[in-house]
Amino acid sequence: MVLTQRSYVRRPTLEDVARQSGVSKSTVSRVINGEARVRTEVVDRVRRVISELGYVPNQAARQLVTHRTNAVAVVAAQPENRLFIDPFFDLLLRGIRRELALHGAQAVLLFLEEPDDYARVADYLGGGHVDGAILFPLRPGDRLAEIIDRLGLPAVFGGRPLLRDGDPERPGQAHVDGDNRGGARLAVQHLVALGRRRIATVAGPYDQENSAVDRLAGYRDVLRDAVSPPLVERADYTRQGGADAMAALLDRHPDLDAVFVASDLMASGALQTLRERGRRVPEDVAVVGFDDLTSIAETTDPPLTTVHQDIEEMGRLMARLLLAREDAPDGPSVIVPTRLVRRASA
Amino acid sequence: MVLTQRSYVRRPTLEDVARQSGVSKSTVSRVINGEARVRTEVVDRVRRVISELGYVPNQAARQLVTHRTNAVAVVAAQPENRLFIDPFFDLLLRGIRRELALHGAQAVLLFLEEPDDYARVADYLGGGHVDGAILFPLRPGDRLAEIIDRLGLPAVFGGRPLLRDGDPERPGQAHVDGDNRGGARLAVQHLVALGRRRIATVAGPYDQENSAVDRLAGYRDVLRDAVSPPLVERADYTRQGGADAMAALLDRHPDLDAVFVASDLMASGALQTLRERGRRVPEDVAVVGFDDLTSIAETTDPPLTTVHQDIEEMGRLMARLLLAREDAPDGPSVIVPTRLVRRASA
DNA sequence: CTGAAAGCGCTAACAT
DNA sequence: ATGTTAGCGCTTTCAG
Repeated sequence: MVLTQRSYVRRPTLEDVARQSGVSKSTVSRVINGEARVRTEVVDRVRRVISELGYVPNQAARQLVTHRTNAVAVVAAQPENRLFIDPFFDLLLRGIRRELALHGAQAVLLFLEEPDDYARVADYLGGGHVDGAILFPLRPGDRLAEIIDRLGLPAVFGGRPLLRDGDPERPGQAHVDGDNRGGARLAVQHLVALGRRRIATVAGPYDQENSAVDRLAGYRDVLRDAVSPPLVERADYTRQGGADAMAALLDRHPDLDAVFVASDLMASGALQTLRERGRRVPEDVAVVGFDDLTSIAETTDPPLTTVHQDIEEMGRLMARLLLAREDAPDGPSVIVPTRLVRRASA
Repeated sequence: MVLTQRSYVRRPTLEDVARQSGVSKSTVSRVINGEARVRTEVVDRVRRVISELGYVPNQAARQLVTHRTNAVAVVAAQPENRLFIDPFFDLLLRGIRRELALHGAQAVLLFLEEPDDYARVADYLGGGHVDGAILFPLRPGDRLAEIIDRLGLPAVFGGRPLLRDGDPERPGQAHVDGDNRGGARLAVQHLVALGRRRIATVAGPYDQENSAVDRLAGYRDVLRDAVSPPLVERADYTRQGGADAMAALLDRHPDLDAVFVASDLMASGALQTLRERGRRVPEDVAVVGFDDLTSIAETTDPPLTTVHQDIEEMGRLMARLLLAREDAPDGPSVIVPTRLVRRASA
């Protein structure tokens, strides 16, 4: 027992309401569920009794028969607090919540932090507390994914998934992601359009993160039939990593005139390096970032031209996918488009 | 209906397990709930069948009879994303989750963002989905507080509550807060011990926030029987506010030799003003902050001496209070102690 | 348009 | 140590 027994107080039930209003339980049930075939007069009477008694339907009972809860779990694996620092998660969650709210569903957020949490969360999801789950960020192939499979719980995976060699493809499971590849293409095409000819990239950890792989691929897509051989330096999505990678690029290719940096955080580091090396931005080197984290992109010197993702829309989409309100274009996975936001750095 | 019907798949029930293992439902129930009086042999057999069938107990059914869910709601009113920017909430939530996990309870986080959310969250809480709720930050007197009262749902209020004139006192409801007054005393006593004689304070918005009231009271406590008349300037807990208030103080009291700033964020602004005015810290003016947000306090120049609150412990305490595992010293409310963290600014 | 009755899956006396 | 029996509070046929 978790909470002490004294915590339970008897609440009015459907039956109480029925007795008070002189109708049957069925009728009260109909009123509550807004069914048509009840006389207005009766509806009013029942409604009055409900509010007098302060009656609230017992969801457990309802759930037992309907198999529905009107609640959706959002499961967040939370490595090193990053979720709360990065506005990404905040925006995503907001989109999810708003879309679910539109459909009368309550989003409940669960955290996965320590190993023990897995079992408890699995029990929670398996226990029928929710109608479905949105998991973020979780690798397909995750232990929880198996559990969800076995339970037949509707689920959508989203965020920035990590994929490694040997991870099984699971085409059955819905998935939402930003258009990392297309966004990178936008960025590099912009640099090309600016007339830049020696376009380098500071890539993300493409041995670890899918998004980094895709952004690098987008860079290559554009340079393939173009102007400049690929000049790639890998970093780890941190500011310092971006600064170091920029230094390495300048050492190896002193003549570069543009750089696509695969995240705004890394780009802020890269800008610092460029400044230290006396390169003017954008005159000598044009810089484009990725993410459009305004807290970074608007405050760098110069402000950062970068690729924007509509993160809230991604959240909404995840919710809509789960609610099966939307037929995904091809299969259950959806890619959310990006757009370029021009500021001063390119 | 929120999720489409196809989402439901029949899962094995207690009865299925009982039939398969050739015992009664009661026995299976006993095995699941770890009761003693079952033969080891039978326990093993039942366990095997359970895992073969992939049986997971239906919580709704269980809940309907036990009136317990093993879940606790954490309700967060989220004005302007501040929850996700401020590490305060992150730490608090971590404490809550960990303590609940210790007792096998699952924390589920709900957000209160838009007016519509109230009704849905109230339904959720009233629907028996959870055994109790931790609400943060919420004024006693809040609409949701009433609902919780009426439902008899065990609840703990926490965080930095806002209290205004006319808000009812509600002694029945548990409450956790940091020791704002005691912490402020520590800060000012430290400045006194350093030999400072003209000690000013940049107070928080004490017309709006309880914490600001208490921190100012702590400052006055120490100066009452001491060295320096109170020199008070009010600001709004922002960085700019702190900078402006510091400027005002310097104008009015050019001879001040120390200042207690009621939040680290304001203190970072105050330090900037002092630098601009050519005052050395701590030689000319000693500065103490409040909160110990390390992302600020460790990176200011000089690093900030400040009052630390054990926020995770506050979270744990809120959970423990809810679980009634702890007898609160006096009444259901608890004040968590603070301590001074010395860095270079005082 | 309304009521009666069955049953969702589980636990908790009460027997045995 | 195990089985039997009632419900928990609700929705949902099925009658009327």
